[in-house]
Amino acid sequence: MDRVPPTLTPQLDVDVPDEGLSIGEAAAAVGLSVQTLRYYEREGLLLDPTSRRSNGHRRFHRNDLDWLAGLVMLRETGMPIADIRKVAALSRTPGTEKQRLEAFERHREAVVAQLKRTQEHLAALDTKIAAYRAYAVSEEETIHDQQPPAST
Amino acid sequence: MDRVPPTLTPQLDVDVPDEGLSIGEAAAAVGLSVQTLRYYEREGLLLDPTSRRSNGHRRFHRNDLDWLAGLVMLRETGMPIADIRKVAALSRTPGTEKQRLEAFERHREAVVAQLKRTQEHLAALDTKIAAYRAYAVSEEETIHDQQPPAST
DNA sequence: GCTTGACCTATAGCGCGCTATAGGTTGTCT
DNA sequence: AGACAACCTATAGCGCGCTATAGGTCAAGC
Repeated sequence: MDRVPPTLTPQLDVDVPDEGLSIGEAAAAVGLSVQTLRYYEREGLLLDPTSRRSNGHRRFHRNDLDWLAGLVMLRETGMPIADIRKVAALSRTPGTEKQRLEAFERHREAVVAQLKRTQEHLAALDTKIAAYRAYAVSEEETIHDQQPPAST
Repeated sequence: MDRVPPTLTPQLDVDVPDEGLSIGEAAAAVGLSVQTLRYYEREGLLLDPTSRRSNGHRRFHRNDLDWLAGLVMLRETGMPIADIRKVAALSRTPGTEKQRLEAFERHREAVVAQLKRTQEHLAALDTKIAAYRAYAVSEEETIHDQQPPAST
């Protein structure tokens, strides 16, 4: 009844004032450390050189934050820095939309495979846990007619 | 109709002859390199010292393979070597079943959280892909009434 | 006026998980 | 007999992704 329509882009609900966020605020918003954020910039993972205030301090605006959220998504799904650098380079170059799409599609396949693998592993883990729980119960009841689970 | 009942323990369908497998065969069976397998042994991740033939070559038996499968599962779901070492130590010590169970349960929670995070990331990735696809279509039709997706 | 804290650059260091190399033995095949 | 492949030990090295350190600027608050 009070279902909310699926959000279509935000993926980051932090409001960014017009003057932008400091690096500390931006880092906190996307879940990175300040040094990692600077490191990412040095590595060429940001879309364009971060804008600066007169004192040289970085300012992160809405679009920076959106890009960062995507960057974090790619990293946390296992895309290496080097690959993200390529994606960033493409994203700076007009007319490369198709290549970007292909890069994302390839990565998607990797993520799906990884998900599947992890789900299988989770099932195996659950089996193991179930065996130990069964043993724990038999112990409690001092039944002792059960061997401890095979240590596998 | 020809559904197979869910397998309850195997997780590794390779038949192990009585005389066991060589390290090369064992590594192939669980998807590790020979050196990684030796490395794991050195790091104390194996249940007990691998048995040897008269010539000093390692032999891996069924129970070794089962343990290895579990080890690979733990590694691939992100458990650090150091933690696996602790689990191995517990598994060598009788009466530690409860602690093992707790370790597995804790790890399970981590895996579930990780799965959830990855699924959210996948959704974000799909949104991005959808945007690029929509753009690709509009391009094809030479409609050109659409901006390329925001590079986020 | 002085301290504090957040920012800045540049560069060095590190933890993790392998991976590679050197040097050797053993067993099998031609 | 010689070559090869697979194994062995011991140890060094490396790629990745940060993380820490040194030394400095600047603005705000006491």
